[in-house]
Amino acid sequence: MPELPEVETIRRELDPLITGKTFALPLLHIPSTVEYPCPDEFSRALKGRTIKNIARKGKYLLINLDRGILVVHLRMTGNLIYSDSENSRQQRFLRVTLPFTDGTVLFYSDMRRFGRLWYIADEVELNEIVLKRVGPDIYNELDCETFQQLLEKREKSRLKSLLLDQKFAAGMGNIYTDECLYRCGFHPLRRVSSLNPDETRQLYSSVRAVLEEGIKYGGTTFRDYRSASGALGDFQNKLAVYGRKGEKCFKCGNPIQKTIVAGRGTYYCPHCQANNMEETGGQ
DNA sequence: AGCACCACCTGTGGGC
DNA sequence: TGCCCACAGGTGGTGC
Repeated sequence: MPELPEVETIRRELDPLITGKTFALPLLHIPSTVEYPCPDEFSRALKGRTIKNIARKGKYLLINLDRGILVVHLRMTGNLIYSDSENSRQQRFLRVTLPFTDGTVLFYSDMRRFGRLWYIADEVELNEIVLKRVGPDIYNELDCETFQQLLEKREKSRLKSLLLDQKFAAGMGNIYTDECLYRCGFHPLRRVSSLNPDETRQLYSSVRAVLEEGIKYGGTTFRDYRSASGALGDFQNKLAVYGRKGEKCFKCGNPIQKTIVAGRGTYYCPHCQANNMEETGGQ
């Protein structure tokens, strides 16, 4: 589910709500939600820890504590909901309850159970255990020049695969990638090697623009996503291609097409994103 | 390096 | 109406 704008929306809402609070003993309704360390150790370590602030890297939420870091990845259908009551009755698919000592609580719900929690000791463990295969945050840690340098190492990649690759840069997911490529008018199958310097700058600014707008509208709620207060996102009403198969392109009026690229459903306008088609073939 | 495919899970919507 | 299948916002592993 959540891509960078959704996780950032949760981070911004959650930070003022829970900074300074202290965790009581967690309830692991589905213990396998905890990736590291083992469930018992996780609960023991978290109890009594006080929240300093909340950061984010790519789609990972990093809850910095007075000792250690609580890491959350929501994968497809995870939700992190803050409530000032311990009543969990309206929480569907509740996997972990994280109560605070003041009676308020953070609920982790997740229909498909793909999401994971970690408790790790420090920055070193963070990078060795959790963020092993995660590149720089595409929104906060990449200027245009560095972006262009990284592209040089990925000449053979197709644009869609590249943007989805969290090791290249972290944060883009399926929705925002399709929206980004539509904005700059590049075909999802186009290869990095076919871009001239001006086009790589266009790609970079489209990435920034689409993420910024996603954040501005509080993320995209296709089905499951909710912010930390349970609110729906708004960006689903701004999408130009994602989920619009057969509907008219806002620029040219031709029908939006759906295909599979990098194993993911991919929406694009065959007219507006038809550039350099000769570069999309071959290996 | 890059890609195709499977696995992990559960629910929903469309087609028949 | 009801059943079955494809598909869903993500990532990790394997094997070519």
